[in-house]
Amino acid sequence: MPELPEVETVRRGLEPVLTGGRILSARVNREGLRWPFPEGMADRLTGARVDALRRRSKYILADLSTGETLLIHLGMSGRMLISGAQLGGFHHDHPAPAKHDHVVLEVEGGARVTFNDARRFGAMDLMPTATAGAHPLLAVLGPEPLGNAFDGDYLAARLKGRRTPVKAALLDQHIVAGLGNIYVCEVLWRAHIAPARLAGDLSPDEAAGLVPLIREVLTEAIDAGGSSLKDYRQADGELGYFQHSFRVYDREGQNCLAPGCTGTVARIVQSGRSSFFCPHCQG
DNA sequence: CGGCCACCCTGATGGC
DNA sequence: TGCCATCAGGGTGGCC
Repeated sequence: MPELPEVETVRRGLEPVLTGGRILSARVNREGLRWPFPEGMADRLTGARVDALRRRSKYILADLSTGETLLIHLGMSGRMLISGAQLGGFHHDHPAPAKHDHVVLEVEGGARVTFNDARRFGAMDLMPTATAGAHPLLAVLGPEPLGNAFDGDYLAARLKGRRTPVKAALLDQHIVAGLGNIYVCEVLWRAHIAPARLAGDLSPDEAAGLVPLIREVLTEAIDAGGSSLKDYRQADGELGYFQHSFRVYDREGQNCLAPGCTGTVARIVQSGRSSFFCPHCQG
């Protein structure tokens, strides 16, 4: 489920518990998720100190004192739970083991981090920190949407000539890394661009104009996630699934929220994914 | 290469 | 508290 803002919120929530702390033990309850876990993962994690927690696109990267980096991907249904620690002003007792608790880390200081993933589209891997960027999942990624390398000229150049719907192009992690179905819908709604328009048919200004809207949508969502970390909603110790109000996503049949627009939100399916948009104001 | 589609898996939801 | 169909926010592999 999580897109970039949710993953960033999980990363920020893990930071006070993990960064600088040592992993006392790792329990691995199955051989893998989407792919097999790396050989001897539990042993390679045990005793390691977490020196830094980073994020690249929708991946969390934990740099370890052993010289390895742990890559964590939440997939569609992956969740991170913290227990045995203070979070959002509450102390969270350890819960009973739950279905789909696949990896459990006991951290120095009494905290426990549990990776739960019902659909098992998530992943974990270990690689040398020095060459982490060369990991097959990371090497192919486009620029971070909030980074300096992502600007109007870049996006206009990448969309130029593409005979694919702009919706699919923005979901393409090679072009820009971290957007998912929800935030692409939100961005195109703010841009007044119909999701079915071909990427290559956008004017250079339209393409470049997507960049500040992408930054705006993601930044607002990250801020909402940051607020939720201090919130009672974190009382269950689960990170990243904060309340966020979408303007068009999942609002099929409801009034368009654009000022002065009298349209009704519609849903179409593109590449097997739902696209929500207003046929009236998204031309 | 570019662009679709099925597929990996389980759970939530809504109609009957 | 039944049964079935549908759908879900991600990403890969195969096919044309």
